[in-house]
Amino acid sequence: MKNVVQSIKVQLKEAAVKSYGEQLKDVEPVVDQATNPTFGDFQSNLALTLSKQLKQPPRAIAELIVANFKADENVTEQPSVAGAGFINIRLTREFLESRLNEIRNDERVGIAIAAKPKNVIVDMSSPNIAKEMHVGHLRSTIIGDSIARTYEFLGHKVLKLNHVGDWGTQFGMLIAELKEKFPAALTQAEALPIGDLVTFYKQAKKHFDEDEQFKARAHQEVVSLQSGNPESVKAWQLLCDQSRKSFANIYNLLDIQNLQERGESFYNDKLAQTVQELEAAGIAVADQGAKCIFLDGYLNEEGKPLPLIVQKRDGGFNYAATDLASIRYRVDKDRADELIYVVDAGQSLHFEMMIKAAVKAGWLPSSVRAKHVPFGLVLGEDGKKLKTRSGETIRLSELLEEAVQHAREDLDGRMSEKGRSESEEWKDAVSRLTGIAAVKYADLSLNRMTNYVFSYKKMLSLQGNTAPYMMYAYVRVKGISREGGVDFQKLGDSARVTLQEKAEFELAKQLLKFDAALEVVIEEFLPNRICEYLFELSQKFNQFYEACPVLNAPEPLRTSRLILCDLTARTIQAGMNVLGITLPERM
RNA sequence: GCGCUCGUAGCUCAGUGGAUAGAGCAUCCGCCUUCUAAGCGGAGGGUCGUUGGUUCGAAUCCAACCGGGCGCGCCA
Repeated sequence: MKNVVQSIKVQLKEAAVKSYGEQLKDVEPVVDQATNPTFGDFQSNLALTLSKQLKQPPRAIAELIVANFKADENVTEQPSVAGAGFINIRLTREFLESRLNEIRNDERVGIAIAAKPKNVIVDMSSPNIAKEMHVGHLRSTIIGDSIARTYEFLGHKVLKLNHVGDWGTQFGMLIAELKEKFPAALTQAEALPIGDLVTFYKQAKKHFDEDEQFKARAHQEVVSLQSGNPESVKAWQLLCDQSRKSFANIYNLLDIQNLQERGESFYNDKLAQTVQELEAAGIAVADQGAKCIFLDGYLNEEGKPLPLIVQKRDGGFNYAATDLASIRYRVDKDRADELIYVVDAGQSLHFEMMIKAAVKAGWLPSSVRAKHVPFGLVLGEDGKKLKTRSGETIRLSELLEEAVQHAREDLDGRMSEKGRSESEEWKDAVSRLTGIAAVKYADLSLNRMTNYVFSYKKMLSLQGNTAPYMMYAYVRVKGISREGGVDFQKLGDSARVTLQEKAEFELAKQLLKFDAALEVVIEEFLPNRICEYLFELSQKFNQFYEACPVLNAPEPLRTSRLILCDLTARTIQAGMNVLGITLPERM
């Protein structure tokens, strides 16, 4: 429908110029979805915006523009003027029908592939080695994956990077603890006898906080690791491998594919040079022993300039250095056109400064779009932030299992209610899909900026605007094809959509709005707009389903409705796929 | 103190310059001999935090204030 809006804009502009001459040759008419379907399909406020400039009442302007509007009669009807001077435009039935007939055999349900594919990097998930992944990582993973999938669907080339916390001072502590408690692991390799890395982390931390000698050994280990001592490196690798296994388990459950690990350690050998160059260019300066970048307008609590520290007083590099090195690498080596960081909103200031610093250093050309995509906090039922270290962390694997369990109970309940019976295998598969989908959808359907109140009850609810609602609309279509023995791919070349009932028109129009919903995701990074779109589509389908019998309809209406069903199912599938959600054929 | 962010129906939230502010949940009423009722139809429910300003027009933009959250030099 993007093209339609575009051509209406052009037509409006031509009509405006014809009405008022060359003074309007630069107007950019705004055309929006009609706010109320009774007005039509699109509306323009062009006349209202021109009122001042032309010194005429908006209604008069609107009427003249409409009189000079040359409608493409295959697409829109002649516009009308309403209210204060709105120009209302209605699509013709012929257009809707022909557009649907055009896309009905299109695997991409009418969504064009980007003319100029971009290299897009999505920085997402980023858990820390030896720590439990928490709900914040879940958000980053789900939102990042959805953004990545949307870009991919639109034909862009996406590199999903997992910037895992696999480097830094905490490793000294961990390695020292490992050497002390499990020295055998260093020589015999293979299995590391720590089942639970998180408990191990806590022990090490406790040891570190309470034992001064241990603390000293831990610091020694950091130096040793960073200088490449083989034994320390080996210990580090053991820890990382152990962690990767638990991450992989989560990613597997969540169906996260092609997430490439490129952790902080990857940039280790690039940090010194990065800082040197910043210093040489006069961008980083020494301050209180540390090397800092000062940017205009950033002040600390005392009102003094706030630095972005790239090298600590003790000579160690911190994450600003790593992030700057990573920008360079992504721009120069990966040839990225877009850098997207899906990281919680608490780091907004860091990303703001970091991106500005990169621009200042000339490492981020204006042709590259670098965006922090922040999201709100995950709160407990008490409304307070769920923290990683203090208090009990909710294990993601348990969370996901619980979601699946809940979906299973719901399914069993419906089975016995309806007297249905299905194999264990089938019930397992469906409840797994449903449970995971419910968790993902609960997260994606919210505007990412709002704080997320973590609640099993809400997250796992299968009522309302949830993944199962979309699944249900989808399986209803599949049910029709099963029941009627219909193969949607074999409806024949002469099969045509013809629209009659109101519900059919509503559904048809909604089907054609998919492109606009996808567009928002890559412009504003708001996957919830896809959810909103899919929810409306499913609602309109359910209304159609109630109002319009399909299998018992006379031909050619039957075939026409079958096409609408098929297009709906495939659009829901494409949309859910972009959200990272897989659909069952029956439920 | 400064910065960012949020404040919309009982609850959870959409909506960021347009016409009468929308969903879901919850509450109440109706619809299964017809393609899966995880559905559909209907009802009630709002000073869009407050006050000013800009505009033909503001939930939306600006300012001030109130309230919640987060961040603000050597963790990441």
